[in-house]
Amino acid sequence: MPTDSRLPRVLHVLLHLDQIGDPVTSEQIGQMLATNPALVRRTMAGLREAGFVASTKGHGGGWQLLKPLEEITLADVYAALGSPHLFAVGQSSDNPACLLEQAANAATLQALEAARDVFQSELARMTVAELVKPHAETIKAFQSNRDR
Amino acid sequence: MPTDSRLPRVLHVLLHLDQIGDPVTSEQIGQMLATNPALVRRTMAGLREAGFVASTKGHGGGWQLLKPLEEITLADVYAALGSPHLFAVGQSSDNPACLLEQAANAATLQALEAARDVFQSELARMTVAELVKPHAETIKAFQSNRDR
DNA sequence: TCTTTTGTAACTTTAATTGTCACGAAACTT
DNA sequence: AAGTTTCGTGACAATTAAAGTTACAAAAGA
Repeated sequence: MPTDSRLPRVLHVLLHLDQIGDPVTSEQIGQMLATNPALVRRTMAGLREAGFVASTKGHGGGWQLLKPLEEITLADVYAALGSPHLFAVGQSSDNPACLLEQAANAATLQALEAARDVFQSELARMTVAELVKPHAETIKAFQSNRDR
Repeated sequence: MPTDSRLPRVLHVLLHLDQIGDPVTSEQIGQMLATNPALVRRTMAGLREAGFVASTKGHGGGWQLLKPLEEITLADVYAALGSPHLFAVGQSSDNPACLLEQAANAATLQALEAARDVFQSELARMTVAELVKPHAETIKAFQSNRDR
């Protein structure tokens, strides 16, 4: 299956929405993400349900930020996407009869759960607003260059 | 794609090989894993290259442990499988031009790398021999029941 | 020589996301 | 009121890597 790229994609979109302010159409977002409007709507639906963005129809409509990026953690975004399945690796089978297989599964699961916990807590440590901080200088340089 | 279950599967097999001692054919292992011999051979190939097991052809042949399970960590097994791709989640695209997309990708990657590091270190903390310890009583009870 | 067993190549199946198309519904414009 | 824009959603094909399957050559024991 194609790799699930919804998390970085919607983060990217949220940053643009914040920068633009005005409503942005799914068509425009589709160009940012190099994909088509229908996929954008599907992917953004969770963010709307979570109350992070609003979508309006008709002329001048599109997607808009409802909540400041300072108040949204990456974990919130991941949850809004429905907490997509994180791992390509999993157990051999559920409820195996063989005790040795149970032990092998349990050990695998333990490592996966530890990894998932760290993934989630890493996401929780950062708001979407903070996301650009490590890149702030590069972005500022680019913008002053552009505005010149 | 079907979930990658090679790690728990080969752990399961190593435990059986240790318990049995004699060579076990791919056919027999296939029955343990509810799959077919060709897949067993493909999956076990990495363990052979790593020197953990040996495979012998002809009558009485099959797969045998070469190294004590006390000397093989789960991380060693994972590496012997070729360190399969761990995540179903990934970045939006490699080398995006957009700086905001770069920032979104970097934040995602940071969380994924932290998770991968924990996964690997969890695997490194345990040998295959230790794997059964949490289940030792259940297994002992089953065996004495069986031998009675 | 015959049988067992591995090694490997080639191909199909599987699963979940991405990508695409279509069309109804809502909201703005004139 | 009519027309245009835009979202919402359903349906289906494309993608990708592992699992599953088949076939056969090669090695080794009987």
